[in-house]
This record gives sequence, structure tokens and C-alpha cells, in this order.
Amino acid sequence: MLDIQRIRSNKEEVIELLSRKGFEEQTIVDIFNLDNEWRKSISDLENIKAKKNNLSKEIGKLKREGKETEPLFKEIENLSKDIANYEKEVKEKEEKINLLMLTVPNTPHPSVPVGRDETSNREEKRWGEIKSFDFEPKGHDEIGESLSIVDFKRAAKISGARFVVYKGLGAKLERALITFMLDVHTKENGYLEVLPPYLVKAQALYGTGNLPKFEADLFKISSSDFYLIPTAEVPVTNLHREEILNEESLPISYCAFTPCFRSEAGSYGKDTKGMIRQHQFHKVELVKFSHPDDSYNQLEKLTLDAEKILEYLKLPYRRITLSSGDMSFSSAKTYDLEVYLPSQKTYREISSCSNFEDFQARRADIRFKPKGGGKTRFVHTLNGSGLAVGRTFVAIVENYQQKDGSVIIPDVLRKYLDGVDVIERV
RNA sequence: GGAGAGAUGGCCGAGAGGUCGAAGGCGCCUGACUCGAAAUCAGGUUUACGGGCAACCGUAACGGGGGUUCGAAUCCCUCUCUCUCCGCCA
Repeated sequence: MLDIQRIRSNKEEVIELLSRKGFEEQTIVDIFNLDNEWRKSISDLENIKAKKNNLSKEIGKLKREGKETEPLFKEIENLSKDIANYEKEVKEKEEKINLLMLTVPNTPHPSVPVGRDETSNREEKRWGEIKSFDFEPKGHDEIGESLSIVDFKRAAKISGARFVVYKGLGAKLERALITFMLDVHTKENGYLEVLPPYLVKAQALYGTGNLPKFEADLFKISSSDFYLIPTAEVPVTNLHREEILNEESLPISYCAFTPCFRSEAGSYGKDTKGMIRQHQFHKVELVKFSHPDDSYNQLEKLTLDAEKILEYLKLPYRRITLSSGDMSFSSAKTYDLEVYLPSQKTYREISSCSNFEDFQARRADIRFKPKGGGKTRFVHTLNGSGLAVGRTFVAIVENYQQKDGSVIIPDVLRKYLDGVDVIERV
């Protein structure tokens, strides 16, 4: 949620910034006008209330002195009627404003390239060498099935499309990746591991900005008010909901492994084969709560922490800055990390690292008390995948495939796989 | 799932229709004393919103929502959460 003060005092600037995200001006104008009306009404309302409070006090005083109070009651009755009317008006305006405010996306940071879609994304760097194969590299789904480490057909039998069953060394490789990533982040990068609930209340999803706009992307439990988390970002960011943190404790860095559940509504026909786009996948997520002055520095660090995993695994990748139009609703700046997939001869997203500034903190009410005293301020929240485990699995299988259909295990993972250094057909 | 108890400021804890934004204690801040510190003494110490250049003024908040009343932390309804006991389960 934006600070409504920004709309009050810098309406034109907010409109311009949001237009970069393709957000229409009218909503901001509506909010601005409603807010003006609201302030007028609330001011009137509070004046009447003050009058009534004074009369009530007066009655108390007269009663104690044993004096007549009857004459005051008529006046109070009128004031009460006025109050009821104004209250209704104020409440209606508040609700309207709130509803609108929840649909306003975060403003993009000035460093974000302006553009309407991914064609305006800016490549920041490339790392690693793209392997040249002396054969036609296969897709991970084909390799995986021939090695019997994944099974799409049986997954479909159980759960339908966009699911996979990992088997044998496949299951073990997935598990190894999770442990490996968590080890790096907790032992080398200074994150505290948390293991949060996978079912959350709607309130948590409002906090991160997934609701109210993106209900269709989520799985909701029909027998209760729970939603399945689309990412660990939701429970972990809400860890400090409605809290006032110590300034000295910032930045707070968490990493969390969770499954993620996404309905993938509207992505029919996209990535239908293989494990790229699933209803359920695993992810190790990095989440930071930062001092506002430090958050862009923390974004760089967090992105490097995610890149480190790719570098340890020797997977070629590039970093891009998403353009204003390609960025998510809540984000002020996002780096995507894309790993190279030989079968597609292109880079595919494997991590998305964002600074939300105070957008989520405002929604979830996460603040800190400045050291020298003064008003509590909202923290900045950040998060990034470190990494999407399923897609890392895909990248390893494809990049480490050999002509005979086997897959070499990257050095750093072997100790997690009881020393297995290659997955071969049995 | 059944029965009961509870939720008050950063924390503990009083308050049982008006003088309560809320006693008292702890903590924290400032000052005095001290070479300095501890101890002691004095004062201060919630948040959000609106108005104001500001001093400050107003409104709201005692778990959330609603109600009774001129007036609610206090009475009523409801929801949530926590604790205890029983059942069930990993």
C-alpha cells in the first residue's frame, strides 16, 4: 500500500510513476478527491463529538452535585443524530478509499527501466560458460523419464497435469538441493532458517499484496478459510506482522524451504511439458526486513546470495532488471536471475529478487523504532528465491547431461547424495 | 470435537458505569548527588488519525466487531486467540 500522504502532496508524481507500470491515472484522482471529502467529513464529525463529550461530562458533574440534567438531554439527542449521519458518511468514504488503495501497485524505483513489458528488461550481467554439446541436448523431461528419476504420467494419474513424481535418485537430488541451498544461506550468507506454515489466512496474503488482486492465482481450501501458500514469502514476511522491531536488529534475514502452490490460471499452453511450470514446487526463499536507508544495498546482497547458489552449481545464468511494466504489483525493483537451459537454448527464470520498500510493511504493519527516539517507521521488506528447487533440478539435468543420457552430479552436491557422481540409466 | 478460565500501556498488574489514557511496580529517558558508576531523590515516558508554521488542540484505542447508556476498560451479544481438563490423533 502506498502512503496516502504521497497522493495528497505529490499526486502528479505518483501518477507519473504508476503510469510506468501501466496503471491508469483515474484511480489516483478518485482517491485524491475522496480523501479531500473524507478529511472534511472527519473534521466535522470530530467537532460534533467533542461537543457531545463536553455535554456528557457536564451531566456527570451536575449529577454529582445533585442538580437538574434534563435540559441537556435534548441537545445531546440532536448531536447524536448528527454523529450517526456523519459516521455513516465517513465510513463509506474510508471503505471506498481503502478498497481503491489496495488496488494501487507499488511505484517503481527510479533505476528501473521504463517499458511496458519484458522487451524493456535490462540485462545486467552474464555468468558462466554455455556448454557446447557435440550432440543435440535433450529436454529435462525426456532425460528424467529415461533415467526414471521423474514420472509425469503417474503424477497425472494421481493429480492431473502440472504435477510430477520424483523417484529414486531424482527424489534424492531434489532433497539434496534443498539441503545444499539452506546450508549455504545459513552457514555462509547469515540467514536464519525458518519452517513456516503452508496454510495461511487471507490476512497474510493481503499483507504481501497477493490479495485482493490475485485471488485467481491461489489455491483456496474450500472447507475453511485457509489458502495454500504460493511462496514462503507470504508466511515469512508476515512473521513480523503488527510488530515494532528494534532498529539494531535490522536487517533481519530469513531463509525458508517450503513447497509452493500455484493455480497457474491463465497460463494454459505455457510450459505444458516438463517441470518448468507446476501447481506444486519447492523453493528456498530468502526474506529480509531492512532499514529503509539500507534496503537497496540489501537487495544487491540478497541477489548475490541467490547467484552464489548458481555459481556453486556452475550453472550459467544472467541477471536482468525487470522493466516497470514487467514488475510485480508489490515490487519497487526486481532482479530476475535466469538460468540457461540447453534444450530451449534460452535463459529461464530461476529466481526473482525484489525490494518492496515499505509497500508490504505498510499493509502488514511492520515497523521499527528509531534508535534516537522519534516516530516509528515502516521497515522495508525484500525477498528472493534462493532458488526455485524444481527449476534448479531442471537446469542441472539439462546442463549436466551427457551423450549417453546420463547426468553428472555437480561437485558440491555429491556429499548430499552419498557420493553419487553420475545418474545413469539402470 | 466437548467443558471451563482468561485477554488492560514495552513488561507485570490494579480498576467493577462519570473525576480513567487508565493506580502501583518494573523498564526506559532527563536532571540532582558522584571523579565516574551503583544506590537514592525529582521529573518525564502509548499509539493512530485530523487540524495548526508551531506551542498545541481535537477524535479514537483497555484482544477484534457489534449493542445498551447522555456517558463503557467496567454491562450485554458475537468472533478470534491463549491456558486447563476430557476425547481423538502423528
